[in-house]
This record gives sequence, structure tokens and C-alpha cells, in this order.
Amino acid sequence: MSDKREHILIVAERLFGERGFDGTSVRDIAQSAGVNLAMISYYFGSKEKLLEAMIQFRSEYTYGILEELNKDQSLSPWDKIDRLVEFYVDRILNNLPFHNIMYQEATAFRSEEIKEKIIALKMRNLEQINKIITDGQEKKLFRRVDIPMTVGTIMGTISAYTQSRVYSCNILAIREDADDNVFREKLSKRLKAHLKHLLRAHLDIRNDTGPIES
Amino acid sequence: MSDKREHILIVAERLFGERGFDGTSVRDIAQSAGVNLAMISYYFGSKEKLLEAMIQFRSEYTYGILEELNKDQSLSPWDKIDRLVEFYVDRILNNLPFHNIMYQEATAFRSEEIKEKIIALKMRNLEQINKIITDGQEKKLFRRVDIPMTVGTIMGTISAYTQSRVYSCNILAIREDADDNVFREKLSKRLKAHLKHLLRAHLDIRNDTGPIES
DNA sequence: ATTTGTCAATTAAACGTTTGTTTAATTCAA
DNA sequence: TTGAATTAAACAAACGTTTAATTGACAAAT
Repeated sequence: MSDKREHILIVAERLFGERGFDGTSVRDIAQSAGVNLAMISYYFGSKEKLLEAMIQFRSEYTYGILEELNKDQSLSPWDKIDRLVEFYVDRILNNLPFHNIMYQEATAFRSEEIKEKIIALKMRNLEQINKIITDGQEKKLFRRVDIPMTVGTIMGTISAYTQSRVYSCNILAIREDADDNVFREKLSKRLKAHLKHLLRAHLDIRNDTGPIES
Repeated sequence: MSDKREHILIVAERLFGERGFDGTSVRDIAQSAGVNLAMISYYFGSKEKLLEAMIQFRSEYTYGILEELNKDQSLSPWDKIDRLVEFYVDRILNNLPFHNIMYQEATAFRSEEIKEKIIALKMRNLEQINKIITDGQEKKLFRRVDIPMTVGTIMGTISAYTQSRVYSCNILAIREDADDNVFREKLSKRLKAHLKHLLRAHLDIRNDTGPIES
């Protein structure tokens, strides 16, 4: 992929993430990327094809990481859960614009092709996490839980704090105009701790106790 | 509020939820609502003001429910958690378009006024849930957890399954073109069961056990 | 070594739509 | 008869895309 093409993709990713797909014009992208307006059509064919190319680009970039984690025989299921949490929090916080686009696009109408790509991506990830949890169940470490819903909890919790920076800054008790790295660092720590804590209680087979004392 | 004004709001809500704010034109709204194009400006002033009016409308509609739940002395903290889950799942699933708008708008750039309104709404809800959980902690039923993050987990888990119908249908193992009521019913049951299960393990003070057996 | 040919890269300009909003005239009810 | 409700038409601006002309680099031919 040529440097210029990739550069356009990265700029567009940031803009889409900030202002949404419809909220970003081809002219905005061209100007921010420092290229002529016509180059977007020249390289990608259309604005929508650009979005498809972006998803493709990022998918390839991520590919295989979950699979590697799964194959690693030296890690216990509990280790893998911790690694999973760390991986997802880091991955999402370090690619906020792209993640926001995926979130927006999954909801909005848009082309069927794009929707299918996003869903295929989700399904593939779900499959890998499914393996980790069922492995833990077979080893009598995890109790029986609703696995797809648990995945939704992980992703949803992270997303709840990445979609609105102002809200998150309120929760984290930092200034809204705080440095991006400070924001990411604080949110990352908080999310990882909470999710590990949550999943430990949720998955631990020893917590299959009787009814609640109320 | 006049009937026609309200009717426009409801129609716009559905369209915004389906196609996004930018993806819906004023002409789309006018046509779907069966009113003249100029009536939107006449009633609301502008498309953006319409969105503000919509948020106001729905906020008033919800107002007080969480507060009532909180005040109810006859319910134990565990009861309140269950009620909370049921309330939120029902509330969101029965107002999917509006909820999707709130999600989209919180991320996208848009006007500061709208963002502030959404955040104020979130903060108010957080405050109520905070009361429920701290009450449970004082009564030695709940352990110490990260409360804002826990709220994020509840909202995020629900949102993860409301933003993409196709994905959710895959998980629920139903046809994508299934009846809306069937979809809502199935998803509602699944989400409520998972969230109650999850929160029980997460909050129960008896689960403050030692290190994990790995 | 210089010229020529070729094709991709790049440009400014224009295309036809669609956008949100406004205008000015008309309808309608009180 | 007064004022709100409603309408069709028009507005300028912004949109995504296309066009046609120009530039630039590099291989082939002289």
C-alpha cells in the first residue's frame, strides 16, 4: 500500500472517529491529509469504499493476536482472562478513532457490505474468547456463564467509557482538557482493574454459592 | 405540547435511531411524519434544536423512576439491584431508537449544548445507582467495588447488544427478520439473566475470597 | 546523452444532487 | 377579522463525484 494511500486512511480514521462518517466530508479529509480532493476518489473509488478499506486495513493489523493468546499452553485460563482484558483495553484505547467508527457504523444504516464485515470481525473474536472460557470450564476453574453475554460485558464496559471523553473525565476526576496520554493511562488502569475484578467474581467456580442472604 | 409536534419528535426519533442524525434529512422526517418540510423549522427552529427538544422530551419522560426505586424502603439492596437491571433493560429495549441516538451523539462532535445535556442525564442516573450500592455496602451485603465502572458495565453490556441487530440475532439464534417483539423478548430475558447473575457474583460480599486457584 | 513515449499521479474546475433554512402566499379556525 | 397553521417554491451552501488538462518520473528509442 502506498504511503499516501495509508496516510489518507489514518487521517480519515481520526476524522470519522471524531465527527462520524456523515459528519466528515471528503473535502475535510483531503484538506487534513494535504491532498487534492479528487485523490480520494482516485485511490478508493468513493467515500464508502474508503471506509471499507479502512476496516480491512485495521482488521489485518489485528489479525492473529487472539489466536496466539489462545494457543499459548504456558498460560492458565485465569492468566488468559487477565491477558484478554489487558489486550482489549490497550487495543481499544490505543485505537480510539477506529473503535468509535466501528461502534457508530454498527448502529447506523449504511451499506450491507460494511455491516457484514464488522459482524464477521466480531464473530471471529467471540470464537476465540469462547475457546478460552470453555477451556477454563473443562478444567473446573470457571463456572457456567453466558459466554456471548460475557463478551458483550467486556466490550460494552470499555465502550461505555470511550464514547464520551467528557463523561469519562468526570468519572476519572481529571480535567477535560487533560493530556491524551494521561487520560488513556488513567482510564486504562481503572478499566483493567475493574474488569479483572468483575470477571474473577463472575467466572470463579467457587462463587457458585447458594441463594443470596438478603 | 401539541400532538403534531410530538408526532414529529417520535418519527424523527425512529429515523435518527436507524440512520443517525446526519444520515437523516429534514425532508425524510417531514415525509415520514406526513407534514410539510417547513413545519420542522416552524416548530423547532432547526434540525439541531429538534434533537435538543427530543432529548428534553425523553428526559422528562423518565424523570423520577430511579428516585422512586431508591426511596422504596420495602426493598432490600439485592431487590433493588434486580429491579434496576429489569428497569434498564426494559427501558432501553423499549426505546431503542432514542437510546441509539444518545449513544451516537455522545461520541460524535456536535453541539456542546447537546453533549452537556446527555452528560447531565448520565450523571443524575449514576448518582441514584451509587446510592443503591453504597446502601448495600453499609448493610454489609455488598463488597467494595468500583461503582461508576459497575454502572458502565450495566449500560455497556446492554448497549453492546442493542447497537447491532444482526449481530444480536446471531447470538440469540433467531432469524434476522424476526418479529420485533420476539427479538425484544428474547434479548430482554437473556440480558436480565446475565446481568443479575453477573452482579450477584460481583457485589456479593461473600465472594471476597482469597487468591484464585490457578 | 538526449529525445520521445507512456502511464500513473495530481490538479482546478465543474457537475448535478441534496442539504437545512427561509420566504411569501394561502388556508383555516376562532 | 385576526393570527396561527400550512403550503409550494426558492435559496445559498455543501455534498460526493467526474472531467479534462497538466505534471512528473521512468523506460525505450534515437
